[in-house]
Amino acid sequence: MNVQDILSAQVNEAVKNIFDVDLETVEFQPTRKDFEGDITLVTFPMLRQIKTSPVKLGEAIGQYLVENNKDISKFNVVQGFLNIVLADQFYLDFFGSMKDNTSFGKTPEGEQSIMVEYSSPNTNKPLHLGHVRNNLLGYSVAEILKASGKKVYKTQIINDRGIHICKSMLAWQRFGNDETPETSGLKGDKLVGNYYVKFDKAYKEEVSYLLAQGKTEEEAKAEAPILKDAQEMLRKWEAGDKEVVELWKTMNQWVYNGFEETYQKLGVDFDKNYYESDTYLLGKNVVAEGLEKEVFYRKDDGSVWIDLTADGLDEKIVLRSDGTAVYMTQDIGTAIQRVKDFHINGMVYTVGNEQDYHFKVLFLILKKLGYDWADNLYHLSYGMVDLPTGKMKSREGTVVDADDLIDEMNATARKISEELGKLDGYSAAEKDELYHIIGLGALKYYILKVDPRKRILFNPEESVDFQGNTGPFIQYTYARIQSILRKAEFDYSQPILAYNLNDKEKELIKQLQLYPETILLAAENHSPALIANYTYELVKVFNSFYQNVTILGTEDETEKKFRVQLSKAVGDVIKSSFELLGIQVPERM
RNA sequence: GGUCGCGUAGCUCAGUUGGAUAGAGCAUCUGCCUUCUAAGCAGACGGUCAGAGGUUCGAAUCCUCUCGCGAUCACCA
Repeated sequence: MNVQDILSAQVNEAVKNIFDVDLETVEFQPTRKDFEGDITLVTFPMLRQIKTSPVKLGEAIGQYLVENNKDISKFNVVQGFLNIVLADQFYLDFFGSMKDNTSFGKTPEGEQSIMVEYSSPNTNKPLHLGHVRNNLLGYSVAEILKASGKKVYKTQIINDRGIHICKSMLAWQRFGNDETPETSGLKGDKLVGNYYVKFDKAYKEEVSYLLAQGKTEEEAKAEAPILKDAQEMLRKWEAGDKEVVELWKTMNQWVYNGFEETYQKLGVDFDKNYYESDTYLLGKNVVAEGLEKEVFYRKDDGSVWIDLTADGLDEKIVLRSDGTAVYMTQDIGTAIQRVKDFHINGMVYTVGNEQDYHFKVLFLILKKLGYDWADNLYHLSYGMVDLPTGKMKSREGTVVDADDLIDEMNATARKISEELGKLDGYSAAEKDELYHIIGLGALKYYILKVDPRKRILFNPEESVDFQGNTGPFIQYTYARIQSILRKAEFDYSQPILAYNLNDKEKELIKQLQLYPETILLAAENHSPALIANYTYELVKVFNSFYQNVTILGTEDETEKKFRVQLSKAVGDVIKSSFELLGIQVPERM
């Protein structure tokens, strides 16, 4: 039971005793900085039930609380706000209970299990900044859900089939001269991506040739021979043509190797990969079931639809007239398959907001089909990452490549670190590792601190900041704390039972208290941004403490021990919260 | 056109049960390295919370309308 619940009960009691009224609501909020107090009772809403002035009511309740609760040392009333001051002992007790708790803030794993899907790339081109946002969000939300007591499985569905990969394959056959990642020294995904661009170039040339021949644009685009060949290749693939399937396997493997390298650099991972080549036929039997249950209906041409106009949506196709599956069919089938595979009660889909409509429809269909877990599906919908020049487009080469971006961040971290020159005694390898931690920390924090729903405008010219509300700022604070702990060569483990807290210390403990509820809130909202902002607040308060209060230099032994303990606890929470964001923290920087 | 999302300081963003004088960082300007790491601290400057109505003791927050930006409404995925 937290303070608020206890106080709430006591306020009810007070009002019952003094005014003989049963309160409907008791509202608290943190006390504003300009007033003395820790927690504030808002008395306005009570005035509906109690006919008196807000000030008199506040005074009466305050008086009662001070007399009946040992944790409350004093109070003051400003207008309708009863500011309550909690005793130092209350904070010391809390601090004593959390300081050595290595899983402070986290909820033990319970019954609920959930699958988080993220990344889900196509295999015809390398990962770019948009995927980076997706990966960071998905990974972090998975970690946050774990910390809130869920069993979590991370997955990606790899879009390994379709016309797009055939385009790369065809271009490689035509123009590749048997180039491989080994012979070219190129990362596999980059190599395959190059051929996707080459296909597009050749295709455009053919289209303009056909246009010059007098074809309409529509005709030219549909009739370009190279496109026809790619479509033919897809047909062969679907028919299981040996040669095509071999090439497909080879080139996809190059891409997977390349992706794996990028994932490793990014520090994300998956418990299970689903491949579209395995799942694209799933869902057709569900369509048959849905037809029986009359959730779906068949049109004259044989195509199958669902009518969602009563739900404010449109009619949506779930099976083509030729009996083949569409995107929706596949997603229905895959969802059901995953529940079978992992016995999960819910799923989170990390997919851009351009697919809001698709997921709204998908979830609704699954609900109409009668799956009880359909209520626990969540589309983690995030805004696009745009460049100052507009949208990123792979085919036009206006993308920020994930690998390049990571390298640039590392280089910036290196440059700043070298200028500051604080790393005496570190080997070259240790330094490189540190630059990666800092560079990636800057990038991850930059992306995760903003509300997922918002679009991000990324300007490659202006590099990501390393000062202020940034990853490195928080990492730096962590490193400072570790430096103090290294220097504190005495036993500071004994709990401090009595101590007079100063303002900075008290503020720090208050901020530590917020960590558990912040995790729960972040999990509920699927928002790493809440964790990022919480950590930033904590770090700001600590830096103010650090700069204004002597820690190791103080004479008083109790004071010294307490301050070291407090610093350590803050460091532990920084590390813990940054783990939820997938960001590492350095011992020095 | 229908639907969904967004609009807060010059820029990037917080502001989640409606609460007190709307907060940070960057940028600009002042101070602070002889004491635990200055990627820091202390401070100044900066606001029509897109606009207009409404609900309420009280609205950046809830409702309605308007404007702006984006997405989406494919037998593509």
